[in-house]
Amino acid sequence: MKIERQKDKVIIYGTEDFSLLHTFDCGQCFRFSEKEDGSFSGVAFGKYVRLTEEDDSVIIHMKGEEFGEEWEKFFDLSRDYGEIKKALSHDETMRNAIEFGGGIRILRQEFFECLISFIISQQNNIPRIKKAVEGFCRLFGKKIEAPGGEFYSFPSPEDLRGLKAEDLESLKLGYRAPYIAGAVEEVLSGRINGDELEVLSYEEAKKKLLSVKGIGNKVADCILLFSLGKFEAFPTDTWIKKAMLALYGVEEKNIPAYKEEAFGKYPGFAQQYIFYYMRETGRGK
DNA sequence: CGCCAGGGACGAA
DNA sequence: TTCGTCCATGGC
Repeated sequence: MKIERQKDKVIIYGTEDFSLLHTFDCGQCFRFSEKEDGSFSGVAFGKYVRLTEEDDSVIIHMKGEEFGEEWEKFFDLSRDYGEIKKALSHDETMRNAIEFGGGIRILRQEFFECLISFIISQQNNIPRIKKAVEGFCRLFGKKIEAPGGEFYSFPSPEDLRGLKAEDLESLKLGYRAPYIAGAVEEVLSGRINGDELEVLSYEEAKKKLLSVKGIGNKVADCILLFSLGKFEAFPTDTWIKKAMLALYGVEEKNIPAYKEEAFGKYPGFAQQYIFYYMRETGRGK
């Protein structure tokens, strides 16, 4: 995978393991979406970005000099997904899922955004989650200059200092509102810190996340997988529960043992392939 | 009306 | 530890 930084764009060549649709549509992030012309756009690191695809390349429309390390990490560009897919392709179901969504890359998202977004995600559906996250940014984030539409940054913890559940009323978050207010406080106090969690083991980091009210097993795994690079995580939501039963005959209580045995070092990647395959094709519903 | 959505807190057994 | 029950909101 070769990265070419030009003045006004960055070209990534050799993208047989990178599809914008798969990556942005697989439910891991909520702030990027497809436009009518087939391009994708969204916000990360406080910056608006638009992306397009050509035959064997992805084009990121930003100044080459601005495409720093955080963006390379964001798209996980240094990882060999071909190797991961090969290692996982030992059963028919996984081969089908990879055939379907093999362009997924697990985005390394900003910790705080991921934390808040996945608290919002609980017992909710993806279109509504996206709407709520957008509304949250519109309320508390900073406006970003961007062609064709209004975009807002995801607010920083400091932007939210003193936030109360009542301040979120217009977002209709229901019982999640106090969880969010509490989580913001935990981050501001320093008790929950992404940099610190990142260097802990999966188990230790998860334990810490579970101590936050409003973060349970599933949300913790999403944060661990999508922002902390803990690929042992296998977020188990209602879709995955259904899929594991229908496709593998594995019951919920046996999923933790099974994911290790079947998916080895790559449970998180396997989970994304299965989740996307299940949601988009309805296989085994 | 009931059921579901990328669930979790809480109390009871 | 595991198991009900309740929790807001909106789409279908």
